[in-house]
Formats: sequence, C-alpha cells, structure tokens
Amino acid sequence: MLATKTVRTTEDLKQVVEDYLDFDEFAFDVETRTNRKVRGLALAGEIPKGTSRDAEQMKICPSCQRPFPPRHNRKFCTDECRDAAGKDKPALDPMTNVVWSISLAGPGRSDVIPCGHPDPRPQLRPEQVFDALEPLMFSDRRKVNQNVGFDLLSVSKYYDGEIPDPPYGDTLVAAFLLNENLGVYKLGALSKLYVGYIYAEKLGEEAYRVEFERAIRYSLVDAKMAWLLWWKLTRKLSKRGLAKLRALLDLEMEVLRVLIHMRQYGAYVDVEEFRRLRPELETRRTAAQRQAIAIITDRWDRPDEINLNSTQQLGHYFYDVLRIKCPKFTDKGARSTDAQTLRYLARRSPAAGAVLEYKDLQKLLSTYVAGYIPTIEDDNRIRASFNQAIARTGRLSCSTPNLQNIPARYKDTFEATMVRRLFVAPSGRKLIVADYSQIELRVLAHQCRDAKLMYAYTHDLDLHTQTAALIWRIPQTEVTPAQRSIAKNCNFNFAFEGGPGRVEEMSGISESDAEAVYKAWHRAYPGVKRWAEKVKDFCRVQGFVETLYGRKRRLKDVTSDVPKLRYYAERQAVNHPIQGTAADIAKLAIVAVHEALRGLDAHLVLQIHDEFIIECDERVVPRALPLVREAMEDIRLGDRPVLDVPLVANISVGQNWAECK
DNA sequence: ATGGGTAGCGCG
DNA sequence: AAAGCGCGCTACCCAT
Repeated sequence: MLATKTVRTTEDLKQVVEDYLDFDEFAFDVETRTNRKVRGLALAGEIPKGTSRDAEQMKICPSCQRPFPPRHNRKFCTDECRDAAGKDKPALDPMTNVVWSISLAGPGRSDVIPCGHPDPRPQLRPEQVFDALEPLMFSDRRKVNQNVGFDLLSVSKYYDGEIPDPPYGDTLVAAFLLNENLGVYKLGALSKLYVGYIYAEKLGEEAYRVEFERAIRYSLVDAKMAWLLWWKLTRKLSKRGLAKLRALLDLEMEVLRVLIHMRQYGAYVDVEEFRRLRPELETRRTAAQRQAIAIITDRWDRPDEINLNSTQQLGHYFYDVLRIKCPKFTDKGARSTDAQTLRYLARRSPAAGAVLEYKDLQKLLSTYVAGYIPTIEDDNRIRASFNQAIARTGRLSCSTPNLQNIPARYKDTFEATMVRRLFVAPSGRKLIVADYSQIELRVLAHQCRDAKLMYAYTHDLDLHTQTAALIWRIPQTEVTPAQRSIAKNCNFNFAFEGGPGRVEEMSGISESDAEAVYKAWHRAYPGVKRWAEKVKDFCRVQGFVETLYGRKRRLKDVTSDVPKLRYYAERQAVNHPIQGTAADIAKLAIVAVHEALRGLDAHLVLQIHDEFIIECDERVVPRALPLVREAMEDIRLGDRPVLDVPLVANISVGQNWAECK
C-alpha cells in the first residue's frame, strides 16, 4: 500500500520537495478549472450601432456584431456565426486554466496539495505551492503523467511561461508505442489493462465542483495511476528485443518538448485579413448558392428549397428528378454526389457545375476562414494541438484547429492558397519554410533497393523525368511535360500499392493506357513489387511490420479470409515502413531543428509531416538557414546516415506561408 | 438538445 | 481479385 498524504502547510510541502528530489522520476498531475474569456468575434472596422430608423428593427448578431433583419427567429446572422459561437465555448485550455490541486507520486508514496478548491478549510495558495515546487520542477528528475504536456503547460503559467525541465515521461505515448491498436488511451483504460486497477469514478473537470475529500482523492489517484503505469510500461519496454521501441520512447519525449514549445509559441496570423475575407467569401458563396438553387428549383419537387450540403437531396435531384444514371456509389451503397461525380454530371446538367462552385467556396469558408476565426487568440496566434499518439504510422496529427490540411493547390474555381497567405510573419520577422524533397519515395528506394530508383536519387536526377523515359523508352531529353506529369502520378501511386485506376483518373488517360503504364512502371522498377511482396510475407508470418527505427504496426487482417480486409491490411503493411520511417525521420528532424535553433530568436511554429515552418527575426535568417538544412539532412541511424540515398531539404524564406515555395 | 454514423474533402 | 495510406473537420441525418 502506498503512503499518501494531504499537504496543507509550507513545512510539509518543503519536506515533500526534499523527499521527491531523491527520486529519479516522479509523476505529477494538476487539476484545473477553466478561466478563459470568450474571444471577441466582432468584425474589424464594422460599427454595430444602428444609424437609420430601420435600426431598431434590425437584430445584432451576437457573434460578429453585424446587424441583420430578424427573419425566421434566427439568433445569428449566418450559419457560420452560429457555429463560431458554439466553438467559442470556454474549454480546458492549458494556456489559461487555473490549477486548484496538484498531486505527486513516486516509488512507494503519493501526495496531494490542494490549492484552490472552493472548500473553506485552509489550503496553500497556488503561488506558494509552485514556488516551493520550483526545485523539483526545474530539476533533471523525469516528470511523468498521462498526456504530461497538458500539465507542463498548465504549470508553466506559474513560472513566467517557463516549462519545467526535461526529461518527461508520457504514459499515453508509451502505451501507444507498445500497442498502437488499443483505440482508447484514456488513463482509466490503460490502468485497467496494465495495472489491473478499475476506476470507481471519472470526474474530469467535474472534480472542481464535488466535495473536497472526493475531489482530492480523485486528484491523488490520477498521479498514482500515472506513476504505476509509467513504471509498468517502461519495464515492459526494457525487455530484451524491445531496445528500439525504448529508444523511440526517448525520441518521443524529446519531440514532446518541441511540441510544447510550438503550442506555447503559436502560429501568427493576419486576423484583420481573416475578418475581411469572411464576408467577402460569404457573398461569393451565397451568390453561387443562389445560382445553383435557381437552376434546380425549376424541377425541384419538394416543398423546401434544396439544401446543397445534403448529399441525399443532391442525389435525389440528379438521379430521381433528372433521371441521370448514377455513375458511382459510396462504400455504403448510396448514390455518390462527390466532386468527381459532379464533374461527370456537369456534362448533362448545368446544376452540377454550379453546385461544384458552391461547394468549393463553402468548404473554404466553413472550415478555414469562419472555422479558424474563433481559434485566434488575442495575440493573433493560433495554438493548435499537435498529437503524438494518434497516427499509427507515427506521424503527428494536429487538431483544434487542424493546421495540417490548409489548402495549398490551385483550383480552377478560385485561388486556393489564400488561407496560407494569412499565415504571416509579424513585422521585422520572417517565415522559413523547409520541406523534405520526396522523402517517402527516397525511403522506398532505400528499403526496396531497386537499382534504378536508387540511381535517380544518388545521382540527383529528376525522378519523374527518369520514370517517363523508362515508361515510354525514350531519352530523358525528349520527355514532354505531359509525360512527366503522368510519370509523377505513377510514382506517387504505384509505389504504394496503387492500381492503374487512380492514375487513369488523375491523369485523364484511357483505361488501356493506364494499364500499359502500370505494367511499364513495374517493369522499370521491378524491385518495388518484389519488396512489397516480401513485406507482405513478413507480415503474414510475424503479424506485424516495422519502420527502420522499429516502430511496429500489428496487422492481424493480413491473414483474414475476407479478401477486402486482407487486401486493405496488405496495403497498410506495405505503406507503414515507408510512411512510418518518413515520420520517424521527421521526428528526429524536428528535435534536431529545435536544438539547432536554441539561443536564436527562431521558433518552430508548424509541422506538416515533411515540412517545418519557422518564425524568426529577419536578422537571424542567414544564420538559421544552414542550421536548419544541416539538421534536416543529417539524420542518422546508429553511426550511419539513415538512408543509402541522400535526404534533401528545400528551404525558402518569405513574409507569408504561401509565398514560400 | 446531444451523439454516433456517413459522406465528402482538405493536406502530406 | 483488386489495387494508396495517414489524418481532422464540417455538415447532414437519424436516433435517443
């Protein structure tokens, strides 16, 4: 049984700190309550005050402060405003929350320090507590918890923004490395699985509102569980044969440091421009909407006008009303109304083209412009959450908001990079954008050791041109841009178990041509298919595949009797060593870049898989550039470069994200 | 009202 | 036999 104690005096607290300094590692958990103000959503430069006699008939939208006619009993002027208001509910944000209890756990003991629970009995103040804990927090002892980044950021507010010193230990990340297929990685689930402890209750934020004894018991249990879990998980990872996974955990904990820094720093945006863009896009969206509805209404057979966001209603219109034969079905058997289908339908009905235009604008507006505005903090920065334990290949994921899927490509209907243009460097500063050149194909070349694939990279050739030359058996100098483009699609599809169908669709070539280039591609690079089959065989025997750094992916379905499941698992098996190794390299790189920039006014703000975005003082740029390149290109495994082909980084500098390319 | 499932689509 | 994989978000739709 662990000795537990409730700390109420500075003397006791001093003793606790002294005791825990004896440990190499300890768990700590904070309980917090929210303290975030609702962000202002008002549009820049617009005065909500009514100026005419109509004013009193107008309602003011509580979200954007624009006046609007009070029709349909609506509270907000637009759907975007309604959603923005919903999104703006204060949540548990580690940058602004308030700590009301902190608990510690180490070998054989655990302690809880209440410091702001609304109970009348005497408690220490948070400032006293964190003052006393400083030697412990800023020591070389490992700080452990489930999702420890949250606690580190919560605590940093009490140390002028300084994050407690590494090393860190995250039970979530450790559990994910050990088994990436659990699905649920909450502390309760992990405790049950690895410690055999079943939580009596899960309070979460509610803990603040329950009675004192119950609240601090809850606070204590979390730290205790995190400690026991960390002990159990690291013991498992210390077993023979798991040295690589253990090393990956160390890497992940280094990555965590960088992610916390990125979160704390935030990505700066031009908020004025965001606010200006929104009504502009709304106008264009509404115009496109009206145009599409005008066409459709002629023959529309339902009382309400069509909702263009409803796949069901669109399907009804094109396939029942217009009686067009449906060319494509969804996985669940519904008649498809996706962009590809609409492009086909556009040949038979002008409505389809109008719907396409509407959908483009609606997507841009709802997800990236109106969707982002309520996430912009008062200092014009967006602080997204980068997660280490989501993607089973080891990639980072990004949420609230997701900054890893911002439009980058030009489309026919409008200029798609407009959102990237809003990610700017403040005045006197620059953005450095550094991305790996074809990292996944380079990893593939290394892994499959196909002679011609490796040749292209070791001799610094243009791979797509070489591929075109090999497919059509012509000299590289005679390759046309059209051929190169098809070859490029081939490289990005066939390399990962893609079939001819995708290249047919992407390149707009005939089925027989696609079949021909498919065969020619695999004739040109025979090592790829050979390697893929080898990987599948390995997975069938071992039940898993792994990256060069040992990140495992268990795929039980490779031996399934259901063909659909089996083929899917096989493609995952082939994909994992490529995407996963690239992800491992990117994680080594993000740590290396962060280290290289230490001491400079240059800070990582975003990672988009193979791309790093750094905000820095413009005077620092010349010093930072070579450091970033060196950090990214010199990635090693043991005492050798990780790949037998070079890693190449493209680096550019600009005032906004879009202009860096 | 809230939650899960589905469709669709943005990125690397 | 059929053929990328990895994510997160918005919106709809139907259930409770």
